[in-house]
Amino acid sequence: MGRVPCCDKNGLKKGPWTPEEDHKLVSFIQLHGPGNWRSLPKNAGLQRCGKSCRLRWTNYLRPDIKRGRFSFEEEETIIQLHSILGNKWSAIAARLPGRTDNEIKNYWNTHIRKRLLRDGIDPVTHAPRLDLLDLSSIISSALCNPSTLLNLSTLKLQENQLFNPLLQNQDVPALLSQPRQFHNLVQQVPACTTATTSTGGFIDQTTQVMQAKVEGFSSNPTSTFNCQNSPENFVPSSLNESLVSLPNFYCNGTTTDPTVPELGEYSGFQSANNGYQNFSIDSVMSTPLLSPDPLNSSSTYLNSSSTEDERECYSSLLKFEIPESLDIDDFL
DNA sequence: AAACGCCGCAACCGCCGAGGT
DNA sequence: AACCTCGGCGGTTGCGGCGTT
Repeated sequence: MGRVPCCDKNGLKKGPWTPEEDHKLVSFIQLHGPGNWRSLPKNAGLQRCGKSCRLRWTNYLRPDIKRGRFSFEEEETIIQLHSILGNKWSAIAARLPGRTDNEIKNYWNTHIRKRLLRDGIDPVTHAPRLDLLDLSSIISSALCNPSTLLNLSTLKLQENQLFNPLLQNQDVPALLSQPRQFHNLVQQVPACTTATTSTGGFIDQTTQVMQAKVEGFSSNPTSTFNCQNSPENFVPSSLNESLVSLPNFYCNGTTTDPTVPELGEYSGFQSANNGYQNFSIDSVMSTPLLSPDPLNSSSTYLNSSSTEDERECYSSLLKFEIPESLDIDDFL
């Protein structure tokens, strides 16, 4: 037996609330308190469904709602909490007195998300967007040139070497307890760029691309790859299939804020001893054309100041390991 | 001044899970 | 176990305001 709808749609009003309706709802709740939303509209003389009444009350009429623009501190808090909680708007709202989950969600989607994208930060992972790490082109290049496949297989990523020493010395929960510091840290992350690759062969391309990424990572305390040596951790069964998308900034299992739930509650967190977060390749693959900063759309990845030694060093840092059992057809 | 498009926000929809009966 | 209510979520829509042409 199917579930009955929350209300009878027939004859019930929809759309914007009138002041009279608001008054009826507020008056009724002031007298009887909220609750039993199903019967409330009938008892209050409203031609609305209970769900609509509940939303109107919780999102607009509740007396403790703070209206108006979000302050800079509130915005920082939202970003910080979102990096911990993900899209758990109600949990975020619970830590922002006077703000509702719907309001925060709208504000996130219309302001913060755009701002983060503009700053070159993936609003899902809170990591710098690695738009330029065009893995699909790298892989397809390798597939078109089987002689390079062997070279690709020798590439490995040693994630902890990519870490900015800044973060290695950071107590992340302590960092998060200082929103401004956290924010400044995030702001240090350079925007990702688009690039053209040279025609000098796959390894040269890869080296350049990877080098640019390393340059980005070198100042990036927030993320790195987690390409561990198993196909399920790195190689998707389909290029369009996302890996685990981790929305969070850090991976420690606890925070200094007792109001913040244990991070282990959220599946996206890594264990504390990893000291790094997973990186969503999906976020990279899905936003290749959204590089927000035209200033960074330089035609090359190569840093003019980098030396051959540095390039060699970077190449050795970036190692992908593709298991022998990998079926190339999976990529096709 | 009118038309148009974009943007922000309130509100809705469909679904799900928790908890109570 | 089945059903029901409620609250929460992500995604989406509709509309008013505003800027541009």
